[in-house]
Amino acid sequence: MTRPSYHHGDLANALTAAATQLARDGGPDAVVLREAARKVGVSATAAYRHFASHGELIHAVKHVAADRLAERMKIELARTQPLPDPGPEAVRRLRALGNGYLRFAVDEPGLFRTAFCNPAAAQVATVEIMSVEHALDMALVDPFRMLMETVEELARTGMLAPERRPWAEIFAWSAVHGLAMLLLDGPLQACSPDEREQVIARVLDGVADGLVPPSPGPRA
Amino acid sequence: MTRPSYHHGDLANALTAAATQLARDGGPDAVVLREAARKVGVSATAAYRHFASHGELIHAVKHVAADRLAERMKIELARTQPLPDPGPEAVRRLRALGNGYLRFAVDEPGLFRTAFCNPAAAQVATVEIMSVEHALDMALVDPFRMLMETVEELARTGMLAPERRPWAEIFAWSAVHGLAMLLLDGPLQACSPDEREQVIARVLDGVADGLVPPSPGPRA
DNA sequence: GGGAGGATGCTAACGCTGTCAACATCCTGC
DNA sequence: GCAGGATGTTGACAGCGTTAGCATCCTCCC
Repeated sequence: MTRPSYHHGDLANALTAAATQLARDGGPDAVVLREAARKVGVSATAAYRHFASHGELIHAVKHVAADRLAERMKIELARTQPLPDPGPEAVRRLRALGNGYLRFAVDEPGLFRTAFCNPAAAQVATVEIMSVEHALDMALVDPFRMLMETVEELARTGMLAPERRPWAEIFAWSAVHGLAMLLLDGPLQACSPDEREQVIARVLDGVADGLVPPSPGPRA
Repeated sequence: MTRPSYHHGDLANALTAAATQLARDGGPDAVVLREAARKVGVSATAAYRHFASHGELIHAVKHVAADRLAERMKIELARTQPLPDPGPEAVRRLRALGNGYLRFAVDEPGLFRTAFCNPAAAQVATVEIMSVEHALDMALVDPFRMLMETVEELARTGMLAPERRPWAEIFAWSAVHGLAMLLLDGPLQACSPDEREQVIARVLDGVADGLVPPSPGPRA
């Protein structure tokens, strides 16, 4: 990676890309500024012309990771046929989003972990009280919006009863995110692929049942 | 913290305690071996007589954190009155466990994060395929056992239908653990205490509904 | 066209970390 | 009472994030 001129021309992006690769391979802790600079063929301090700190570099990677997560969710959304009835269609979409989320976590554990890491935990001294919307860190705004819209649709079609509406997105997100964590860093690390499929299906069932009361009789 | 004799006498425990305090204040990343040694009043390398590596020190803290989590869950279990009927009693217990789990996460974020961190992510080169039981890392075995027993009880009393039994613990754990993560590192960081109570209650409701189909009619 | 000056890169250095090797001290069992 | 293992110390190394000061290049304005 030798560059012809003294100036790189696109260092910020190149560093972000290199750092993203590091995150892919080893999660957020593997994102080391000097290594990224080395990969790009530039001195470590050159990075400081484009990122104020190590934390900012990680934050850039976090953005990339969150975008890829959103892409994966979109792909899963399009992978199965829409249903004619809006109610079941909303349920299908919710499942698809959860599926995409979990597939991304399993396929790209390093990026997934980075998307949810807390860069500069003690750096930003005084965390201002802000709305949940703003606290979303912007990076994860796309995946969250997709979830919001689907839950909203679920409520609009009547599948999600009004008394269950409050915090319904958070419940769904919690279950799916928690499973991802347990699969990646927790007690489910050593699951066989087969077991993984089962537990993913079970949790998505549980989410659906927690939002849409199951009809009487045995489930499909 | 001056000690009378050349030998400390209980360095391993002292280091673990100091490291635990660091974890309390700043999470797993704040557990730095040299700082723990400094606090105890001992040279950094003395730690290596008791811990093979930084990772092992963190692992010790992880154990402590997991134990405190289990304690908190037990406390919450005893905080409300048992119900006469075994079915509702099992449901009460499940809720209490989730509540304790989440309170601990909120009250001791540093320890909670440490309990679920992945020390020496790349250290243990070849992760042998092992049972879920063994993958549990032992540290978290107590909280998991409590959950298992309660879900088992739920099944025994018939509250949890047989077709919903498989992976039911994991579903419950996922939802609660995911919420903890979202509250600590995720988009719910900036929740007001009031909102936090609401969302905790909602997720516990969702877990219950995902396991025990709600009876028809409006919920309490 | 040719400087002025900002943008971008470099080297050197600081303090911090985990870790190792070699040495010092203490305690315990024969 | 002493040999040897257990435990603690000093010194050093490489790697990290970060800063200061210097070098190079590009752009824009006269």
